[in-house]
Amino acid sequence: MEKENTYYGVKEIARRANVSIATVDRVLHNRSGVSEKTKKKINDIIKELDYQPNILASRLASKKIISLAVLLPRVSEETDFWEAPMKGVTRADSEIKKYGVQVTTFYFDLNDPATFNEQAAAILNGDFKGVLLAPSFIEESRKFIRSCREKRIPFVFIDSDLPDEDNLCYIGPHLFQSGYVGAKLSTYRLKEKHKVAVVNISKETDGYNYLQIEEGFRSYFKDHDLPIEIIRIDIKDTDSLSVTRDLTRALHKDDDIEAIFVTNSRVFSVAAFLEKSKRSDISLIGYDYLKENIAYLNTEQIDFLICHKPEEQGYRGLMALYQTLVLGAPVEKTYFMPIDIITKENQAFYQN
Amino acid sequence: MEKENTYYGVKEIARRANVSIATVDRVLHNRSGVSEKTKKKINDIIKELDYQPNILASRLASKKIISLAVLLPRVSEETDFWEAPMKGVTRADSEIKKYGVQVTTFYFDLNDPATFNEQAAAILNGDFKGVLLAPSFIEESRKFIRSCREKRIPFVFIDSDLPDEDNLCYIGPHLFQSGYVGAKLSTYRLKEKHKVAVVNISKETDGYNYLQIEEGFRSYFKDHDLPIEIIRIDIKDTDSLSVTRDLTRALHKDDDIEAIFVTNSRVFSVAAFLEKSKRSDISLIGYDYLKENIAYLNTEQIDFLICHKPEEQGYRGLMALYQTLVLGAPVEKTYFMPIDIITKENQAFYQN
DNA sequence: TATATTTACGGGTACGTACCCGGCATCTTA
DNA sequence: TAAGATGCCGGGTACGTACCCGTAAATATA
Repeated sequence: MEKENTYYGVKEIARRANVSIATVDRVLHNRSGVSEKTKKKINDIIKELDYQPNILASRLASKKIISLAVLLPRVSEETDFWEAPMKGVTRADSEIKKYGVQVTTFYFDLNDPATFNEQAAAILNGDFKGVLLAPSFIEESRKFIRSCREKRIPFVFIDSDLPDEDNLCYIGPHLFQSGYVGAKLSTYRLKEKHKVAVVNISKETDGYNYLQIEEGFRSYFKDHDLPIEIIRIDIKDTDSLSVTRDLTRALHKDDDIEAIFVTNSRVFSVAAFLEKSKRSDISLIGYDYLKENIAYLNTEQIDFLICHKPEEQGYRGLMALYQTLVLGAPVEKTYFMPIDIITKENQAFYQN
Repeated sequence: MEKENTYYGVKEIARRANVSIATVDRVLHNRSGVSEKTKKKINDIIKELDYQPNILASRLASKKIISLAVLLPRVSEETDFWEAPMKGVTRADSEIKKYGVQVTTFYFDLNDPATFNEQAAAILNGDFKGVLLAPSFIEESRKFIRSCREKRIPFVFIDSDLPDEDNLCYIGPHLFQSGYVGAKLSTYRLKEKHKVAVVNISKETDGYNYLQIEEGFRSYFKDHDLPIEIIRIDIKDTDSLSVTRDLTRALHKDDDIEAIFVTNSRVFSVAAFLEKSKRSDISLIGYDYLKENIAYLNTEQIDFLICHKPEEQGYRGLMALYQTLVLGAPVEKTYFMPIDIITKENQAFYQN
């Protein structure tokens, strides 16, 4: 059993062009030292044979290593959501490590924009050939990627987008549509059709992503002519006490809220509050496959979770950099993640 | 920038064992010609260094090719469901082709068990090192895999399982739980809580998979003490006329059916029937991300689709064979696919 | 015209593994 | 005891590409 010899390599190209392998190699990597005439001749043969380099041999022979930086929120006691993207990053790393890629991870604190700036500066100081980041802080991220662009370092966004920036690509949810799905799920147990609340628990309550999600959420009710009042609740401090305080006040003001849609993974803190308040009449929808959230899904305090495959985002994000920088292959400008619906019944088989 | 030298190769092993590279190689491929003593010494060093062979170099140096067979239903006019697993197979093929793997696909007709037997025989005649198949016909598959076992050819099931057989692995849904989710979704628009129908449109109406799904479906109602009558409707002939005839009869007999759960991808033919009969009062749940099904999802004739990532099944199935046969790495015995819920709202972003 | 510099290219080795071939002991057998 | 058989092992080349180094010819400079 012999391997088919359908592939032509540099050797065949060299033979046909009456030059040495080294010269063909120079043309392939457009290094200097080849006359225009031979260069053209070789390029023609390359095209004619539809030459595909053998990546195995190429990476084997090359000694170059490529350094990539990853800039993500640190896993905190408050939420371990970012564990998942990191898992994806690690998986990608171990796959491409043998191809000469080295990944360094930098963490920032979601409650402290200054840490983002610090880490971003560290990345700019290092000699990195590409960056993967979650642009959680809008302004800080804008500043950072401006520097990247100046240094010609390609960058990839995951989880949330920053519009109008010439990033390499965005890998994450279609935020508007995600809110739209959240709205539909919110109507699942709606009876009197009075009020629903959309809750944002985050330092950055007027960021681009949040606005997009809320817009999608509202659009669903508009599109279906549902005369429902939507209460917006912003909770700037993410600790459990603040959540309890703000929610108590909000539910006191509007006691006929029938459904709550939390725009991020902190839905478990709302679930905890509702449980303590013995409010099982309010349906609760939120985001992300976290241990805490799944627990409340199982006790039916949470009705649905929406999830955007965070692990795959990390994996694909790093792979996108690998593809452009190592393989020189083009990547899609935006890659929308599926909008997965998790219930008590199907959660056991969900792939984060 | 130099590649880190964290990896030890055969050279280092040879050096430490005071033998040549060739001898290490003999041990690695447990070929003959090495004394027990040196063999043990080398194996100890291999373990100590946690030696991982460089697949790049290995496949580059090897001239062997490995042939794999794929046995799947042909895409028919009736349903193009099997396009998706084939896409996954093709994707895996193109990824591993360069590692010296050759894939040959055999198709059978879902309406004719004889074609399965023919193709199975053809595979047994060829010199294949592994088989990926969908055991759609229970008895025929049993016979086929018995021969595979005798010839020591590993086989992988996708889409549906055959219990109690020592296959390499099963990649597909947890059928019982899938039916359970289907039941929950069936209650979405239930009002009077009278009757629901579970419809099986297939030549093989008493196969293992169908029974598992129905059991899961019934269990949901039992677990939640819902006093609902479940009507079972078997439709042996899959053409549109037969479906119409059988459904007309069934709905005439039980005119208070509120929800229909179709146990496979042929839910679109039920949707077509309901549309013609102007029965938008019946909620309809079925399987798989097909063009026809999505169309009815968009017109809201179908409420929910359940999907088990058919493309990934094909991809992973082939990769499982690749892993065992080429890389010699172990694979999970069963790999349950997620039970994805598709609605009109999230369908645009579904990854089959 | 003689010398220095640049241009254009080929030879050859390395990457880590697979595997052929040949050689040196040790062991059989007559 | 000599001839062959066998067990055990090392040398060396190949896989397809990357890239260093050397060199002859072409061109520039004196």
